[in-house]
Amino acid sequence: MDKAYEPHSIEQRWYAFWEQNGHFAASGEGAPYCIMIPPPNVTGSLHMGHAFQDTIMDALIRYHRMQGDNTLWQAGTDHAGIATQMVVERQLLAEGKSRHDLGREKFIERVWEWKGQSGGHITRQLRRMGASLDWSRERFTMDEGLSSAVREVFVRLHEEGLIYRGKRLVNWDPVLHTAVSDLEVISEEEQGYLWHMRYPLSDGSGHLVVATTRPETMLGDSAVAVHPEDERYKHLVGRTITLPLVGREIPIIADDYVDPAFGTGCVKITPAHDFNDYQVGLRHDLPQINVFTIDARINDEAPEQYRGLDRYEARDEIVHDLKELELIEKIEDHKLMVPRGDRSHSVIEPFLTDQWYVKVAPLAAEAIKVVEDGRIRFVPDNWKNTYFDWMRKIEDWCISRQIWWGHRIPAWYDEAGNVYVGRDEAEVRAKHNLGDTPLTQDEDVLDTWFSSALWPFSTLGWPEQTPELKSFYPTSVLVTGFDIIFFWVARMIMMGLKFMGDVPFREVYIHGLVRDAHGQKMSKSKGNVLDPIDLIDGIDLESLVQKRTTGLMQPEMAKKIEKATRKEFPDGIPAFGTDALRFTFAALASTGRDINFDLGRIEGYRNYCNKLWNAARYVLMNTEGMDCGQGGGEIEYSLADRWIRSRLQETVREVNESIQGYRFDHAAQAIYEFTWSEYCDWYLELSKPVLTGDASDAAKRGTRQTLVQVLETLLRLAHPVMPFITEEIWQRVGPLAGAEGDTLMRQPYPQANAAQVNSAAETEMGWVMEFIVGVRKIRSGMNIPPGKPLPVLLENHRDEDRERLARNATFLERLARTESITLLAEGEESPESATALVGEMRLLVPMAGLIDKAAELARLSKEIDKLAGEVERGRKKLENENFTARAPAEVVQKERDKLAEMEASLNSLREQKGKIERM
RNA sequence: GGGUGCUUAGCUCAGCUGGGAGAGCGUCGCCCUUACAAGGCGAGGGUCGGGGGUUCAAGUCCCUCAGCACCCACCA
Repeated sequence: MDKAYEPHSIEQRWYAFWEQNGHFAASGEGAPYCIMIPPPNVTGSLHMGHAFQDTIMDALIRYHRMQGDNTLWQAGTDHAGIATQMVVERQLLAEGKSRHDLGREKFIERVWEWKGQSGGHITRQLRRMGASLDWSRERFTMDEGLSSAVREVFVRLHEEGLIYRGKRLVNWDPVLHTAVSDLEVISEEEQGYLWHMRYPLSDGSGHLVVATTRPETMLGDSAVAVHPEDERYKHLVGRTITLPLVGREIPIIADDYVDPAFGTGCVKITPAHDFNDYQVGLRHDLPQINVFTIDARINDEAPEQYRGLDRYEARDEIVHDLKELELIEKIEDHKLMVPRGDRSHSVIEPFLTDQWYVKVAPLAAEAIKVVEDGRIRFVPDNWKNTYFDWMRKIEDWCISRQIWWGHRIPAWYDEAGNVYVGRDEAEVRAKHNLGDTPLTQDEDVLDTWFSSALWPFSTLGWPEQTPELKSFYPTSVLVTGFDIIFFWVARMIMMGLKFMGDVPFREVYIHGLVRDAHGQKMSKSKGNVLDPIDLIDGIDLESLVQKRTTGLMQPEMAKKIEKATRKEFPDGIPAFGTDALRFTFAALASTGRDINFDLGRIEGYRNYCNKLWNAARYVLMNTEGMDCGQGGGEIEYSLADRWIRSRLQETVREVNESIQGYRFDHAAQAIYEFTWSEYCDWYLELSKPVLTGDASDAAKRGTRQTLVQVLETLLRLAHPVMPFITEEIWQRVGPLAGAEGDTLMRQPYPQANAAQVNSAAETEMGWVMEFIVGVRKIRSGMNIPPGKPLPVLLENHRDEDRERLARNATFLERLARTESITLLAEGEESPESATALVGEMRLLVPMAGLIDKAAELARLSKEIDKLAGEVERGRKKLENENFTARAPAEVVQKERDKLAEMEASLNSLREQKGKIERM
């Protein structure tokens, strides 16, 4: 093995090996365990959120696979309608063309081309992450099978009346020229104005003042509303005003919707351009007057002078014209929520169009029930409240999009405009006896999330009743971010229940967002994005700056971003390797919280990989080609052997428990702690005196066997989190430990074995450690070089201490670097010494020539003060009768034991201090 | 306007059903001891956001205030 850990040289080799040997496929044996990958955009690339999420899923999948479950991680990608179409349109724009120049068919061809060209990118990146997805089953939301599932669901829902077409007010994106769902609209507070406009009464007897944030919509006003109880206006209800600039006579109506306290208490009602007004309009049977084109320009319904103007130009004109007519009473500053499209970021316009809808209420009712009764469990649990809140007030889902890339709606129209829904045109003709009547298919496509909602069963072959569907549905757990609970999770639950009659997954693990080191959201515009692949492979500063400053929406930010980047990464980013990255994600993955990704953390875990690597080198150095007890032969285990085996069991138990509870941070912590602080810091050191000393063959065999077996178990234990380094090492360590098979990823996952827990060994080892640490502290406190052997005297020892000393002398001599260890008889004079306690035994290092008396006194005083404080606290507690009477007996007893122990130590230290002072 | 989460060492965070404040990184000191300087050994550092309550006992439970973050919502 190389002296230093080089992730680059091992990772891709092992991935290829696993994939080529079919190790990612479900075994077909054992209890089914299945995770559906949230399909990434087919033409996208991997970001930190993916990397985090995929690490968690892969850890779960590898864990269950090793547990012997029939494990499937379903691979696939999403066509991402609007997002992908936008990318291709941007490419066309660069060629000076629009999609309309190409026409629908050519444009779609072009998107498929782009998919073919870039579609493998993200799946290659997933491979770099070590994700053990079953690629042989990879699906795409627009492949033939999934498309037919989409049509099937559409037709069946339509037959049941759960899909309908209707003219309604929708969220319209005037840049993308498509409707979007409520969820795709992001409202942000922006500074605006409140215009107070005078609307003259038709009879010339005066005017009303209406307040609005959108004066241009007045062209479509069809009423003015006041509150029915509003004394100021009650008498005007039923009369009319004449709409300025337009001349239309419109009624004054009374409606509860109006808040008399806001503005003037009079509201202009524009049913075709405002969601509230739309409802008011329905209640009062008002005309819906649409004054916009699909570009949000003024259409021909409006007076001639405004036609063709953009909505904001029209606003200026109208305000100007009203001012001329002295119809603007005042203009106030006003903060308002502006709705913007999440993709185009353009201001969304409520717009009257024909669209397709899913009637969700009946589906939602079932979907609420399964979470209420625990058939689906959210982790962490509190996310179910978010889910309920949304589901209980859910509105119908607008599923049609006026774009080209996606599943075309399976509906056809005859020349009279009648609509027929069916799986294909032939079916429609046959079913409705249409003969040769010319039919045209609906131009719209479905919302991308419509096909995503079917993902848990469509990927398994539905509507065919496949064996996969039978084995793996319902799937085990869904791992996803909170941001798509509504978009995706809720809809999968509804569709799964509807078409499979069962939940799509039993648990939903919701993870947090990956932020930068300072808790800022990563975004291109902030220039703080980290690319997981750069963390794996490393990137030099110039390339990183280049990457962060090209393609910015606001190029003026480039300077600032460059400066910040140069400051934060003066040497670029070193290559940390996939395992370190994965370990970092696992270690940061505490209960659903956002995680701040700190380079210090990944560096620490890269160091951990190196530590493991070197530990393995040491083990191999001392075991390869040697007798590790594989062939039988007498075996004797040292205290250290028994101790590390015992500690390993505790670690195994903890890791299993943690993974089962989705506490990857605890699992990572336990693995890290065991490897570094126990196996490396203590056990490997303790193995040295056995292996290099004059221990018996049986003892050497015992230690070699323990070195190898514990390491092999540790590799299996850590494999789900760090698959590459563990596989690389296991290939050499596995055989020494008697393991069979060509890969670690198919080995059994360690299970805790209570029989190997050895509390006697742990206690005695505790004594040994106390002894060694005691000497080290004296050494460090007195500035004695680590290499200098020290004489040690022991005072106030009991039988047990003497026995332990005899059994473990070689360990103590080596690790404490003693020159000699001498037992002092009771009452025997001891020289001036520095002291440490091992239980009640005093460990003395004579000062002669070594130790500064003042320093030792200071050291003792400090320790005495600390201990005295604790003793005082313990005493007070025990003197409190309320405590002794009311606290559980065991707690009180524990407190008493503790106090006694501390008092003994305190006395011992004081005695020693006195002795030194007297000398 | 509703709702959720967070506030613990200089930084990033653990701390499960209430019973002796922890880790990593950073800092300081001593060491190139033949697995590892991406390392070893040791040290320092916190009135657990403020206030109140329950309890023998509160970082942990309850109330309240403050700050931060996010989600939802039709006040023109």
